[in-house]
Amino acid sequence: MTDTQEEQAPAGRLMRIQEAAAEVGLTPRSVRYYEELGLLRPAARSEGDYRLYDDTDLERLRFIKGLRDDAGFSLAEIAQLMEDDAARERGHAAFHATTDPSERSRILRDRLVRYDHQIAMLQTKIGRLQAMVDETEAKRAGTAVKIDQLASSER
Amino acid sequence: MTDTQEEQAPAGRLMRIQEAAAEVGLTPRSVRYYEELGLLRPAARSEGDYRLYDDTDLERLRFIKGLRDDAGFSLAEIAQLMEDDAARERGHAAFHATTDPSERSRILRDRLVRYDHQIAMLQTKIGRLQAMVDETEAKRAGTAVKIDQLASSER
DNA sequence: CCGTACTTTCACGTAAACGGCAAGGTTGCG
DNA sequence: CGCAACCTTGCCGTTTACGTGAAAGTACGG
Repeated sequence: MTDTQEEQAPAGRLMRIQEAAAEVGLTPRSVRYYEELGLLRPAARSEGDYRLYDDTDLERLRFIKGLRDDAGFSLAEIAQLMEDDAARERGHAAFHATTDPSERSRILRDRLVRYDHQIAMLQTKIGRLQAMVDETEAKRAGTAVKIDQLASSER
Repeated sequence: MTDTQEEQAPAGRLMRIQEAAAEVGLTPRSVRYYEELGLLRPAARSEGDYRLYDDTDLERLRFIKGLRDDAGFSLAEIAQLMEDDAARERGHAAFHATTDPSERSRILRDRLVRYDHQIAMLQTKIGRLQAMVDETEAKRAGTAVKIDQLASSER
């Protein structure tokens, strides 16, 4: 074990926008739009200026799509969560730029904080949804009681 | 106990659109728009055709707002969930229109099914969010491990 | 090296979800 | 009954999140 193995996914292979978009269930247009909003930057550009995406880009796109579709966050809100993550990218480079352990430690701890922040936002959302479920279950229970009352008055 | 007490909230008092909207944290414009989309119909209209809302309308508006803000459903999706609920309104009238217990029972059972449907949709959403939390926690854990590795190589 | 498929940027178009204004009617306190 | 405050129905404007070309460049199998 010579390295703490940052970069365990060494980019894999690079793909162009259509393939990348299809892979995560988006359109090329959306992917470009997300880039325009600063949600992600493709890993590289080809000689002829084609956008090239790697595995971590796909992961990121999937996460964005999840936040949009599942969590219902606006792209602006996602940008907030990702601004954090953009710092992570810079942190990634910074991690390799230094060999100072205390510096590396600081970078990793920052990353932890950002993950915690994302988790907290998601759980807040889950909490509100759970409250709605509880509320609906309460109404359901009320209706169930009425059915019972009806059944017993029936008898 | 002479009645199974449907209508435990006997409309309370009626309010006009501004008060009603403010009560649930919406604008009058939004409330009218929701009506236009068929999400709700005010309990009554005044002599001069003013919209008048009662307590159940407020409850409904709050639920709609929750689905929109918390769950992130589109108004079209909410309309789907509420089409169910529109039938509930009709069922409410039908409940009072009949005294046939089997008929009343059927109406109440339908209502139960609709609540179950709403609960299921919310829980599906919760499940997806939880998956994202799990995923993020996994990444968090990976970072935590790196921090430990760094700390031990430090020593 | 040629054609076809993919890509680039730029720009205009669109559906959803309202905001805001106009022109006129309604409420209700004084 | 007078008038300020609220309401009504249009109707056009705006933001978000893309769709849809247009014009031009790039990639690459035959």
